[in-house]
Amino acid sequence: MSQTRPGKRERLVAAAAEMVYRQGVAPTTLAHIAEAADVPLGNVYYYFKTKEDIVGAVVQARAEQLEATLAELEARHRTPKTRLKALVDMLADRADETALYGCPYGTLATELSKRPDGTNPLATHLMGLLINWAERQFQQLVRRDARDLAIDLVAAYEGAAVLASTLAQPDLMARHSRRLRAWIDAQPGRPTA
Amino acid sequence: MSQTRPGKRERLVAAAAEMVYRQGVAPTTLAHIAEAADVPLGNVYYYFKTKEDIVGAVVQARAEQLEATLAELEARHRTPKTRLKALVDMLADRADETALYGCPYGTLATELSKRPDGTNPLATHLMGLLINWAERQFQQLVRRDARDLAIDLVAAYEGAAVLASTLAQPDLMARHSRRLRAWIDAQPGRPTA
DNA sequence: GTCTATAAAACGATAGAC
DNA sequence: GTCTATCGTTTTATAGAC
Repeated sequence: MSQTRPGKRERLVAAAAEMVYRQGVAPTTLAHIAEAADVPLGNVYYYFKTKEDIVGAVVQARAEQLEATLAELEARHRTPKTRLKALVDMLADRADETALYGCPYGTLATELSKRPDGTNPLATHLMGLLINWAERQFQQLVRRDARDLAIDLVAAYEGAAVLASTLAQPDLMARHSRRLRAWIDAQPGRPTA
Repeated sequence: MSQTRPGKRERLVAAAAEMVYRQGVAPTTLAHIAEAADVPLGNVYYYFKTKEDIVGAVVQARAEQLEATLAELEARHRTPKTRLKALVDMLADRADETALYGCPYGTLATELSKRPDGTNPLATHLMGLLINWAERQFQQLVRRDARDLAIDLVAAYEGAAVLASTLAQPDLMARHSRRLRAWIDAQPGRPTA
């Protein structure tokens, strides 16, 4: 049996996700996706009825990837603060890519929320994953304003990503991650773990 | 003489700017722009050679509008802190639109910086206007880290705008603007004015 | 399930009359 | 300067052979 590489559907979604991240939804054509995934153009329609279906699959893939990442952070670190700092570190590790294409979730969600159709729930869901996870961490610090703190944290990261990509300055992410780490450390509240 | 409404070029740029803000660059077609500006499609090419030229004009228009706004803020308020707070208030006043379409500068700059061509300088210029203006205000507070403070301020706003539009929550802007006002007030440094 | 060929539509851009 | 008609391309999507 030959080396089994990922199925075509998976290859298509992976290629689409990467291209959507780098150039945005609209400029990404089915032909380019098919070529990058090494799948004939006509065959794409066996797996996805329309382009919008592919975009939906891309969003879902990003969401699942984010969920998996957050779950792993939660398993690997035992206190809310170390988890939150690990998240910040992880995002800062992608500084170079972020300076080129922005936050993979933020830029996608921003584009989705500009759509006329009701694709917006997808955007809300995507950012909700990140915010809700952070909120749970702050709740474990017994903070009553956990939701607001979570939103502050995610907003700070998204803002840094916007500026890093707009100004093409990767180091901006490093400076902001230090700031966020210090902010997390300075948070009052006793861990319940 | 009949009521003179704005020239066709101005109408085209204004219509393009609005549509680009609401749906993004790529999905905005020349036909839609022409229709919204009440100009026949073929006539568009008398004023702009290519679609990219229109996008360039849109960015320039946004930049000029922002420069005018900042200049007015500077004229109307006499201390750096009141100017910065007036900026924050101004941005917060657009909360409803921001929750629908994001920051007019941030979303445009984000889209531009994803382009393959070197359209990126336009994005840098646009965000640079805001950052440089804020930096000058912090410099007047005799802060040596004026640049970093300016970036922090703008990043906080952009992050809030991303979340407000993604989650479709206008009130998120109000909360963040209060936070930013308090942060500005708490800044040390004596005004030189 | 797979792939080629092609239809159908949308879009950027131009020609040329007025 | 203005506008209609239309070209040429790109892109989404389908038909139909294998």
